[in-house]
Amino acid sequence: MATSPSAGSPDLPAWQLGDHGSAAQRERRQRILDATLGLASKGGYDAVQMRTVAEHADVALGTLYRYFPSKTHLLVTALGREFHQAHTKLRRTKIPGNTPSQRMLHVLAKTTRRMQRDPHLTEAMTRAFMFADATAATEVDTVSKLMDRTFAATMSANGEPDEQQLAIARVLSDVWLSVLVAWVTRRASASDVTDRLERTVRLLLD
Amino acid sequence: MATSPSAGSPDLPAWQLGDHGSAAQRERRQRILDATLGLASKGGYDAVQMRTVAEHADVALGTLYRYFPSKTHLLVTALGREFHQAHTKLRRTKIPGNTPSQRMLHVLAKTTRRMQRDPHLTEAMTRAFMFADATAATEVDTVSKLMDRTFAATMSANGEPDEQQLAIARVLSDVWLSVLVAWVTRRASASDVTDRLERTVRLLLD
DNA sequence: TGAATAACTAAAACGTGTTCTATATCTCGT
DNA sequence: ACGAGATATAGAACACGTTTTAGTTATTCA
Repeated sequence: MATSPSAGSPDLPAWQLGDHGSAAQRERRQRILDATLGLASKGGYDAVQMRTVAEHADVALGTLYRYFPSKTHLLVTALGREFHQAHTKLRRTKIPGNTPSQRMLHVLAKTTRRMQRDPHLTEAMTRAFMFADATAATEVDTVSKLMDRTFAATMSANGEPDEQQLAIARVLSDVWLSVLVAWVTRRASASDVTDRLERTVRLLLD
Repeated sequence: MATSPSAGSPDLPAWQLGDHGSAAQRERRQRILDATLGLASKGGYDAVQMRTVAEHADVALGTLYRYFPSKTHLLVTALGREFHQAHTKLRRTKIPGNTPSQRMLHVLAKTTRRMQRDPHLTEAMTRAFMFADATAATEVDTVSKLMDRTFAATMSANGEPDEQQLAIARVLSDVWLSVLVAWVTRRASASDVTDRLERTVRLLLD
C-alpha cells in the first residue's frame, strides 16, 4: 500500500510532526520544507518546481510526493510552519498599545513589513493558499485558523478572546488575504495595503 | 507582429468588446466564452482545458491563445461578463429593504443562492480569480471594482455611494472572496457562508 | 485586381506537475 | 541474523498549459 511516512499516526499538521517517523524521516521533511522556502524566497511560486525541490532537498521525486501529495500541500504546509513560528514568537512578546485597535494596527504593520521584505515568498505562499482545492483543505484550514487566532490574541492582548473579538479577527483575516492577493497581482501598492487595513480596523474597532 | 484581434482599439474589458473587430471575430469571442462557461459549469476549473475549449468553440488552439493569452485571462474575463450581467440586472431592479443593512443582506443571500446553484462554475471562477498573477491584473481589477461598486450601490439603494459606504463595500467584497475560497475548498458549508456574511454586515452596519 | 499583411488552422513540440515501474535499501518482528 | 514489508531511488511516462512552425484563408489598400 502506498502510505505516507507518517502513516499510522494521527494526522497532525505537518510542521508539528517533529516527533513522528524516524530521525531520517524528520530530517528529510525538514530538508524538503527548507528547500521549498529557499526556492520560493528566491523566485516565487514558479521557481518552486517539484523536481528542483527534490534535488535541493536531496530526495527522489517520488519521495517528495510521498511526503507532500501536491505542490499546493507542500507550499501551504511550509506556510503553516512559518506562521506557527510567527505565532509563538508573538505569543512571547508583549504587544505595544493600550487599545485593541492600537495593538491590531501594530501587528498588521509589522506583518506587512515582513511580507514586503520577501515578496517572492509572499507571492508563492499566497498563490498556493488561494489556489488550493478541497484535497488540501486540512492544511489550508490549519493556516486559516492560526491566522484568526493570532489576530484575536492581538486584540485581547494575549488573553482569551471573546466571541466578538473572534468575529472581528475573522473579518480582518479576510481583508488581509484579499489585500494580499491584490498586492501579489500588483493591483495594490504597499501603502494601499496599509491604508485598507487601517481603514478596516477603524471601521470595526472604533 | 503577433497582435490580438482587438489590437488598435483601447484596451477595454473583453466582455465590452462587442463593437470591436469583425463580426466573425465577435462571434468567435462569444463562442469561446460560451464554451468556457459551459465547461466550467459542467466540471469546474479542471474541466476547462484549453484544447477542449478550442474544440467546443470551433477555433484552433492558436486562435484561442490569440484571443486570451492564458487560461486565467479566459476564466476571469468570462467571470467579468457574468458579473457585468448581474450588475446591470441589479441596477434595473429595486432592492427590497429599508436600511442599507437589510438591502445588503438581501443581495448577499441572493448571490449566495446563485453560487450554490452552480458550484462547479463558482469553483472555476473563484480559483482562476485567486490564482491570477500580475499579467492578468487588468482583468482581475475590472471584476474586483465591479464587485465593490455592486455592493456599494446596494447599500446606497442605487444612488451614489459615499466614501464610507465604499469602504464598507470593499470590506464586504473581501469577506465575500474569502468565504468563497473557504466554500470552494469545502471548509465552509453554505450556512457558514451566510453566517459569516451576516455577522460581518452586522459588525459593519449596525 | 493583385500583392502585402494579418488572421486562422493543424499539428508538433516543450515545460512542469503528477504518476508509474523497476530496483535497491532500510526497519522491524521473530 | 533473517525474511517480509515498508521506504527510497532513478528514471520513464503521462497530462495539460503554452509556444512554435508551416501552411491556408481573409482582409486591406495601392
